Amino acid sequence: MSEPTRPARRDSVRNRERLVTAAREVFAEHGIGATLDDIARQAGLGTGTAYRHFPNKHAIAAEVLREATEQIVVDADEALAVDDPWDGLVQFFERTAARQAADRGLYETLTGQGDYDEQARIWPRIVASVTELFNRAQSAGVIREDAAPQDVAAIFAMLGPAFAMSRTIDPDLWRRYLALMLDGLRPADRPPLPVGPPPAEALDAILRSSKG
Amino acid sequence: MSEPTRPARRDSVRNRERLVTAAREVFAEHGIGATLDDIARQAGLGTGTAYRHFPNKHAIAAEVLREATEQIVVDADEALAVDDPWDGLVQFFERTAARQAADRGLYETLTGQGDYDEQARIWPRIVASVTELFNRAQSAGVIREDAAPQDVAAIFAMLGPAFAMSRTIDPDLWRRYLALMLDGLRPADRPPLPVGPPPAEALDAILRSSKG
DNA sequence: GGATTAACGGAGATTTGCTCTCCGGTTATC
DNA sequence: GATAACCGGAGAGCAAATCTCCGTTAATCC
Repeated sequence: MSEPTRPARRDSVRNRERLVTAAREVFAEHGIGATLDDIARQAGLGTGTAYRHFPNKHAIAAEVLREATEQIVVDADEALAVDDPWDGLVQFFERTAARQAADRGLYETLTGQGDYDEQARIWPRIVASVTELFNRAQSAGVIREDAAPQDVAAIFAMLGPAFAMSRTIDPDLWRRYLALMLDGLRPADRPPLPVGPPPAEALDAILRSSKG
Repeated sequence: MSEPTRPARRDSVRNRERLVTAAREVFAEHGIGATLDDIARQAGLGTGTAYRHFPNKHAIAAEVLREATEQIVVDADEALAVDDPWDGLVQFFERTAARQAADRGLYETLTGQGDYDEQARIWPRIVASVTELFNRAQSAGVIREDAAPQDVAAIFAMLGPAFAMSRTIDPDLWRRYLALMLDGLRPADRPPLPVGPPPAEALDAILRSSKG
């Protein structure tokens, strides 16, 4: 186990890095449906090389997506550090949405398409922070009474089509529809929402179901 | 061409009807990705039979989806017949959304997944009616000034994930999120939306892009 | 009720697209 | 310059869907 192993060749190390970089780009642009061959081509390498560095597509995807998912936790905690409850919530929505708009693979992972359960490990932390962020805003009276933390997940799921539109029409278009939904989330003199929120236990189902 | 052709056999006629019925059910439940084999099985018939009645999957899908799409035109015109501009718009949203919540194939078709251009023929009529419906409401001051008719299409696209959630959690859940977005559409003392609407010519792109 | 003929059923040929392997050729390292 | 690790990419192996073929079944007509 502790054999005096010769250091990796320099081209090997360099190629591994190229592959990870290429994977980031390819998953961001084409989603997790992208092929390892696509990644190899983007990296300027052969498929064989890709498979020597990673046992399969899942492995490289997991590596890239873990990085991206962990950023969401950071976003949530930074949002909690903002004093104004509304501003904090909005900041979380905008940063996290911006990441997903720029990274199709991240959206697909967060909405449970492709079973990369790196995300399952991180999930509870995101849920905890977002719930706190939401409850703080609702207690402060800047969110309508009949909204629930689960609605945050639903809003992200619904932003998916907006991200897709943004890709083909205007990179910032999703901001328009996020703003629209946030306006709907604020208190107003309107009838209550016609259906109760999904049960909190259904959080996973909320996201996972959005694939179809 | 005008040969005295013998009338079709009764089982043949009956089977064709069974296939169309089965196709409606299967596309509604599984979307347009469903297989002709799936449809044949649902109809209790063999694949060969399905392919004798329809040259390919596209043909039977087109027939079923045309019916469903034409209903949207009816919805729009009925909504225009409602006196109150806001109520009319809401009625259109609710009826059309209800159809899509119950029919996954219809949502996919309207959002331009799968190239069933039966819909392309009907499209202009839907656009014309919905634009009128929208403008009427906006002129009446019941919709915020900075909204645009194109936003209707975007809202329908964004309901897609809500329909998916409804399928697995609560069949009426989409009504909650439609209500949320409609509340966001009403006039309120809020900053204007941060990004302009997509150009009217991009209407197709708005919907078609939502597939990914 | 038997002959005729169209329709049925479903196994499987074909196509398509992705995953992953194999091995001759190349190159970093010593 | 020798050696061992690495590279490239053709193609083998799968999986899933589309569509065909033809032996079997049954509706229709007399």
